Formats: sequence, C-alpha cells, structure tokens
Amino acid sequence: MTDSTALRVGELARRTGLTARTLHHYDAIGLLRPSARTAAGHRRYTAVDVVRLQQIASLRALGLPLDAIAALLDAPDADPRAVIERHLAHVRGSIKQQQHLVERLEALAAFHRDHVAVSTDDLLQTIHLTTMFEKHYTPEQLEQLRQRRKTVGEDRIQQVQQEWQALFAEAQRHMETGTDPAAPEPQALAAKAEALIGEFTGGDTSIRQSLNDAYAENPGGMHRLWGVSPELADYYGRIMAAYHARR
Amino acid sequence: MTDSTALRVGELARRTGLTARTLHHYDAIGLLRPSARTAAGHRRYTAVDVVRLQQIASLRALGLPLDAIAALLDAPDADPRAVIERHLAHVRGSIKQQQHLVERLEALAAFHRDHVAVSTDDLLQTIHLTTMFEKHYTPEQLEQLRQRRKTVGEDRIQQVQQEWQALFAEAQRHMETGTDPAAPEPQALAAKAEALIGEFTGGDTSIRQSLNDAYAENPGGMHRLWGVSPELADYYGRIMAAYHARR
DNA sequence: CTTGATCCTTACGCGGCGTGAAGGTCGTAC
DNA sequence: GTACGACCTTCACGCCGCGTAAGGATCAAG
Repeated sequence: MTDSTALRVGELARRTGLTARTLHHYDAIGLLRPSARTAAGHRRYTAVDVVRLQQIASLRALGLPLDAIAALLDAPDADPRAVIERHLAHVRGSIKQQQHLVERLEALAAFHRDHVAVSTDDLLQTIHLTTMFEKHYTPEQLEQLRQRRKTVGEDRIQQVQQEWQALFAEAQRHMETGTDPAAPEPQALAAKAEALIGEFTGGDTSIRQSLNDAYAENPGGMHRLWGVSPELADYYGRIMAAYHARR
Repeated sequence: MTDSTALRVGELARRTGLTARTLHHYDAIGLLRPSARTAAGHRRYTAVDVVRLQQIASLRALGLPLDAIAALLDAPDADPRAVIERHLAHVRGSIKQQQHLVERLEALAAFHRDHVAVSTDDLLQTIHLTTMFEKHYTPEQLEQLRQRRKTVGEDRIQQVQQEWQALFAEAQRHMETGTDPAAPEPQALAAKAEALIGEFTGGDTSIRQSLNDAYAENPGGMHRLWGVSPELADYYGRIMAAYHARR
C-alpha cells in the first residue's frame, strides 16, 4: 500500500524502451535508485523515479556519459552550458578524426577500384605510399590538394588515371622498339606527363618538390603500384631526365 | 646465436612508437607472435616480425579492428577491397550519427546562449521540446528546416530571436494596460509574429501545421522557455486567435 | 658477482551494458 | 492451501584495446 502506481523494472523498461538490465546498471552505479523496494527486494519505481529516468534518457540521447549525467542531475549548481559546450567540442573532435579516416579510406578505395589485381600486399603498399605522402606534405599542402581535388572533380580524376595508363602503355611501346628516350616522340610523352602533374599540383612548386621527395624516398614503389615494370619505370625516368635536362 | 639482429619488445616498441604492452597483447591474441624466444622466455622479434608489425600498424591506422587485421593478413585470399568498403561504410555511418548529435547539441547551445537563466531544468525542457519537434516533423521537413537555416544565415536567426523578445515585451505592455487582443495594436503584433513564423517555415504549410501540432501537444512549454509567463502566453494566444478568426 | 635495465606473467580497470545462471517472489486460478 | 507462469533477484563473465600496476626472473655490461 506504499504506492499503487509504482512500477516494476520490466514495466518501466517497456515504457521507456530501455532494458531491465540497464535499469539494474543505473541502480548499481547510483544513477537511478528506485525510491522503494518490496520486502523481498523487488524494485518499485515511483513517479519521481520515472521523471528522473526520462531526464537521464534525454541526456543519454545527446551522447553524454553516465557520470556527466549524474553530475548534472545531482549538482543543481552545475553549469549545463559548459557541459554541453565541452561535449560538443568533444564530438566535433571525434568527427574530425573520423573524417580524416574516411578521406584515407576513400583514397584507398578509389585507387583500388581502378586496379585489376588487388591483393592484400597491394593494399599495404598503397597504404605505405599514402603514409609517405602525408609525411612529405605539410598539412597546408594536403589541404591544398584536397581543395584541388574538389575543383577538378571526381570524373576528371578518373580520366587522368586512364591517361596515365595510356601514357605508360605508349612509353612501353617506345621502350620495346628501342626508341631513344630523348627522341621527339618520348619527349612528347614527357610534356604530357608534365601537364598531368601540373594539373595535379595546381602549379604549386612546393607540392611538386614534395612529390619528387616522396618518389625519391620510395624508388620504384609508385610505379609498381601503377602496374609498371621496373624496366619501364627506368625508361620513364630517363625520358623525364632528358626532358628536364633540355629545358 | 639464432639471430643477432633480433629485437626485444622494448626496442621494437620504441621503433614503432607502440608500447610493450601492445606487443604483449598482439602476442596474446595471436596477431603477432615473435618468431623466437630466449630459453627463459624473452620474446625475440626478427625482421619478418617487424614487417608484419608495420603492416598491422598501417591497418590499425585505418581504424580496422584487430580481428579484421588478423583475417586480412592470415587469409591471403581475402578481398581487401570488400574489407575497406565495409569499414568505410561503417565509419561513414558513425560520422552521420555524430553529425546528427552535433546538430542537436548546437541547437541547444545556440538556444541557451541567448538565455539568461540556464538551470539544468531549462536544459531538460529544451531537450524535451527539440525531441517533440523531431517527433512532429518528418525527416524531409527537418532537412528543409536545416536548409532554410543556412539560407537565412546565423546572424538573421539571432536577430529574429531578439525580435521575438521585443514582440513579447510589447505584448506584455498591452496586456498590462488591459488592451483588447483584437484591438489594432495587438493585431499589428500578430501580423509581425506571422511574418516571423513565415520566415521560419519558408512558407511551407505542412511545416506550419507540424509547428502548431508541437505547440498543441506541449501547452505552455514553449512559452516557458522563451521566458514568457503563462498569462502572457494566454494573452498572446488570444491575439493570434483573433487574428486568424478575422482573416 | 653485482648491478641496473629490461623482461616475464598475472590480473584488474575502463564504459555501458548484453547475456546467461541459479534461484526467489508475485499475483492469479483452482 | 497450493500450483503455476511470469516476473524478479544477485552474481558474474564478456566485449575492445590496451593502461597500469605487482612481484619476480633475466639480460648485458662491468
């Protein structure tokens, strides 16, 4: 006869969409202790408890940790604004990290979509290279590259990939026929390659420099990823060397 | 004399920037077991182990769970593309949830920045109301409101808040002087209020309807949040009723 | 042989519960 | 009174990726 409207765990759980286990947990950590119990120890939740539980659920829906909720509800002089702002900053930070992750994952996925053979080794190679990139580029340069990707558009990027493939295919033919890398036809390829690189770097010489550094540190690695044989990579290198020597 | 270049945990940890505990853990779960041990049981990591650890670290940097990494590295026929895509989808989903959270938190923060008294009770009231809003509006309507907020701009929203405050202040004066809600001056306020609401809804009648529903379900709640007394809320209601009855 | 640095295993802690296991209690029907 | 099914209780391990001791053994150099 204490309170005929008192609820038992199961009922309260059903009404709030939580589970009895959750209510047990809240009880255990002192976040929500039922204001009464039967003689045998069964929890009886009164109207006061229900209100508090709804408050808890509201704050939980904002992603607040249970101890922060307890602090808010049990210390009436606490500043909810500060709590919200802190939590907001926290979530924003978490989002930024994950967005960075998404960018890396997207780069990987995009790269491998154009690739034929995709073994786990290839994946690891690609990761290694992108890590190299991030090591050689400053944050500002990386941001600039992101902007540039947006401006040129995803379609054009796809197109450029294929142009590189075509370029290497043609270089392969020249190599097989024994054409001098300094001959006019390979040199035309060099000009095309430079144009593609220029489009990628947006004409930024510091980015161009970092790109060269990344290549230098990882001899042949890039080419292996593009499906280019070491011989062709070497031949390509001589084409470019002749091109730059001549300028 | 097994391998003079073999590394001990501490050394390997330093080189990779991990901790010895992490390596212990990887050993315990079978992700990276050192290929040798001393007679007394000290772990000796060989070059092979170092390579594998770098691979593990690369994949961890993508946020992959340890069991997925183990599956990738130990099953050479696994499809890395699928793994990446799945993980990408997972991270994207997580970001979306958090962005939703951020929106709610921002709405709360923005609301409370304009408020004077910010008790925890006020916060809970606001949460309750925004929850109500989300219940009454369809996802499309909510998206529409988000777009609208962007188009009108944050500054204008601030301005509108103040206009509402001014509007209620003037209504208060009329109420205190006993002016008839249907008199020309209060009715001018009604027109102004309708204009503000129209700006908020962007002229969408379904949004207008949902707004009314939310108000109806939560009698007085909104006004309490705006710092409006129940009497003034009632007076305001009669102004608007007269305004709509006349049209 | 001693010493200091490094290593070993074992085990609890974190956050927010899920998922049992083993057994008591509630309310209603007979 | 008692039988029954639905409900309740506490206890305790599991998850994920380690951090952080505790208590003792071993390594490499002098």
